[in-house]
Amino acid sequence: MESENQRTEDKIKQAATKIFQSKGYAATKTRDIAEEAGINLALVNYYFRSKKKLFEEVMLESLQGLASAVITIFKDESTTLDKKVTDFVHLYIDMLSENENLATFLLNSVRENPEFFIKKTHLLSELKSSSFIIQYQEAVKAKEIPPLNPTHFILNLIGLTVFPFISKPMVQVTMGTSDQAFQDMVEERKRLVPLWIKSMMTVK
Amino acid sequence: MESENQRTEDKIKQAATKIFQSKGYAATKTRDIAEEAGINLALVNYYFRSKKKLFEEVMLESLQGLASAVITIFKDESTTLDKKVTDFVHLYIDMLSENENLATFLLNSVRENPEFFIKKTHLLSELKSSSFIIQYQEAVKAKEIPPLNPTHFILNLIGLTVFPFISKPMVQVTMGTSDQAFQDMVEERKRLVPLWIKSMMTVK
DNA sequence: CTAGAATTTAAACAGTTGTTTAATAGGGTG
DNA sequence: CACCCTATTAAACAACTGTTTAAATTCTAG
Repeated sequence: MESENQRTEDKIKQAATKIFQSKGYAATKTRDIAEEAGINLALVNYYFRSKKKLFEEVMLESLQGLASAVITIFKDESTTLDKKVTDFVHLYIDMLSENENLATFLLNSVRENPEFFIKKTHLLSELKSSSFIIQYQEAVKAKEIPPLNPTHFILNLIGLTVFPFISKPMVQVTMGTSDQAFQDMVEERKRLVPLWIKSMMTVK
Repeated sequence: MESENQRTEDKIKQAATKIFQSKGYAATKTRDIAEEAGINLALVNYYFRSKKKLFEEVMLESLQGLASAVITIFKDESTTLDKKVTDFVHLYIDMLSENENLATFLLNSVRENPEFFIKKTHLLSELKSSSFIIQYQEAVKAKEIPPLNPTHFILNLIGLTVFPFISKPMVQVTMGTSDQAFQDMVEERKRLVPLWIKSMMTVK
């Protein structure tokens, strides 16, 4: 039976995604996944062979979601560098607001399995030849922005956008910020981060 | 026996710190700690009662190291706001360069045990009354900087400083950066982050 | 309708893990 | 030396965990 089959497999992957993202690989038990999915324990191995393979599928799909979005934006040859920055900030803040553990999950997953990601992702080559990098290099050449290592620029853009989500628990513990106040704050950053990035580009 | 006793207890805590910081709580086995410390497995429970209690001690000491440093800098009434920013950036880049898992470990620990940190730390009250916050508020009042939620300012300062370390594995996977190139890059940020922060303060 | 394949289930298995136990060794004190 | 308290050890324990098995159920095709 096709759709029932797919339904079970999907239920498992959905449950696994939720639990892996919130607790990480080691703290997640196959029995937790089975219970969350509402299926028999053995079906996890029936459909995905092992906990590790299931985790790798979840990792890759989670990365795909964020990476394909950024690649689309960065490759677009019809937009300016400024527009790409604004698009990136808006998209990432929206995506991370809907799934607050996603950034932390991916950073931890890469840290724990760097070799796996090196094999499975071609982000490097995708980005190096992207319109984004070319426009950045041209702006440097035209002396519109200082000749810094572009890694700084990318780290600043991603860091200013993503770091609030990674540090949300720390912010809430140390500053007593409510969920609503946090969300208001990151929404405000949709406007601010592009302005900040622009003003930072005057520094050499 | 005093010093031998202390030596064993310290060996365990050192080993536990190393392993907890690199692999996290769930992935760390008490047997790993015992082996790394070169002591009998039972001594872990003899000195620290449980894996969880040992972890909590390691967490608190790790946090203490970073937090006490920042509190000292932020409370200093003899320094300007600019100087506090520079001091913070230099100190954190130095500390995180020496222990690259520290930031990730603490952020994950707080995420997994927010209640524990709420009970155990008084960072909030320490910071709210600090010279740092007062100087920031006075600069806002004097219209030297725009009247933004100070959380933005703190997130930007910490984010620009700490995010490279959190994302180091991701950077190395996607951009193929070597350890040396990474270290050169963060060293360069000691100079750049304070400049960037200053230029961002002109944005309203 | 029925045989065969796919799916689901309860149970078991083997290895791991945190913790405890009971015995032993060691070292300072009276 | 004899005593006692502390430290250390090997072994065991019970619970947990990922995975497999074999039987039962459900579905599909002929």
